[in-house]
Amino acid sequence: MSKAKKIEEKEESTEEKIKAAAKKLFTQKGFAATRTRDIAEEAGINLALLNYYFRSKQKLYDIIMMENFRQFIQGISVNVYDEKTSIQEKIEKIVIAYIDFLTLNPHLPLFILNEIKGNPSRIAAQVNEDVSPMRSHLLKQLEEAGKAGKITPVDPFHFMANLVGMTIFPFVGKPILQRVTNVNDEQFSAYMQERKRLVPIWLKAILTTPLPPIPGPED
Amino acid sequence: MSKAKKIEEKEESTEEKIKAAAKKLFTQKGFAATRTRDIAEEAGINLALLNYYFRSKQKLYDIIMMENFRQFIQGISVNVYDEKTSIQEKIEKIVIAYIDFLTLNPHLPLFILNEIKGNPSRIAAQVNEDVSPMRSHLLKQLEEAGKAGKITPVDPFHFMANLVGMTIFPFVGKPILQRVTNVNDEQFSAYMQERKRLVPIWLKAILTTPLPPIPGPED
DNA sequence: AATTGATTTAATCATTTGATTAAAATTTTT
DNA sequence: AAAAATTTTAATCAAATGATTAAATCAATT
Repeated sequence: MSKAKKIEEKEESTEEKIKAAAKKLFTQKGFAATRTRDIAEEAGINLALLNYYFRSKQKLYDIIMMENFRQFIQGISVNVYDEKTSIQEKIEKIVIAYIDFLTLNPHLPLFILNEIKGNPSRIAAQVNEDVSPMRSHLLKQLEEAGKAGKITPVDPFHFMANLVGMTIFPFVGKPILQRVTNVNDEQFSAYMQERKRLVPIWLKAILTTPLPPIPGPED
Repeated sequence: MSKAKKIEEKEESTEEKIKAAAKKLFTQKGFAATRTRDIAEEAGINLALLNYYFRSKQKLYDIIMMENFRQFIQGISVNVYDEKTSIQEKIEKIVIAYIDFLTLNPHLPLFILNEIKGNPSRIAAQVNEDVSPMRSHLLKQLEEAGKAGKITPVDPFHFMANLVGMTIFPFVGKPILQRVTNVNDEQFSAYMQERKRLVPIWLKAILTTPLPPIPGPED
């Protein structure tokens, strides 16, 4: 029966069980607040096994962290370089990709933000490797459209801040947002689905709204 | 000399020194990653003093947390109830208040978000005590303006998500945003100052852009 | 100056926690 | 089936850490 079980149930390897448990706990509670014993228990294995497979808590964390980060950044890097799509199409794809991804991994963004704050240099290499948005096709398009008078010229900083702020922030601020707007989990998900359609519309509105001149010093 | 020093230099009390050190470290590194010994060292006092004044790490943390949270939420609660100002004025005031406040306390939002995730129930009471935005004057105004056809009707959830996302998120995502847009600290601050003017304009654009009808199931 | 109360320190405790070790159990290979 | 390699466990170690204690110092009051 044990052999049959091995073959039929196709139980995931111990290493994978540990990684899954570690991902869950690290992502939820952060490095310092996660105990190796908790990971072991969550994975249904002995504490020593964790160190047998991964040498140390830190090494295990590093692995999880990098996998998380890669996944997170891929959402943007795939679309931002595509030379065949229009500005509007790119925005739509990015927003949809992020909302879908974060609906499945709601704890990720806060985890990433914490990790980056605690260790900016380690992330640096990874970002530069995966995406250099400043040289992306999307930003070139925006610059050209701005010069051609087709949209209101925008600084890349503001554009990114708006795109990411409207798309990712609701997941980061979910608990506050829910309480403040009196919305339950189900409703929250529904709203986020709506935002797939709305955020691109709003970003377009922003890009086509003329900016009033800055008021001068005279009254 | 010791008496003169006491009077002239007006050295802050030990209790205040501990609280200041605790606020700095807790806000920067979170509860679990902060050692009571580090707080003591940062405050220039002995470890035992910390427990003498505050009984325990947890008690000290609770105090800091609540003070932080109150400060954070005040930025919105003051303006959101004002019955004399227009929608546009309220938005402008809220955005300016938050950007000014977070420029001085850049670590706060991430700290708050972490704390809320880790302990939603404790925050609940505080939120309900300080603000119930759902009954705020601002949302009433938005609802009325929507019915009167003066703006595109918006759901409070989306409005809050956009306002907060565009205003607070840049501070939370500062490290990522800076790296991705290749912006240094000084430039970042300048951009955030710009956003005091821009975000209200953009929010207005969002509120006045008609939403295209949802495409039906037919092709 | 002496007494009293508040503040501060050094030393120590007890628990938690990451990590290791040696042995047992299991699986794979011969 | 025996031997070898791999995987798993129980027990234990050492360091870190939150907390306590008893004594020393300082400040205020008499």
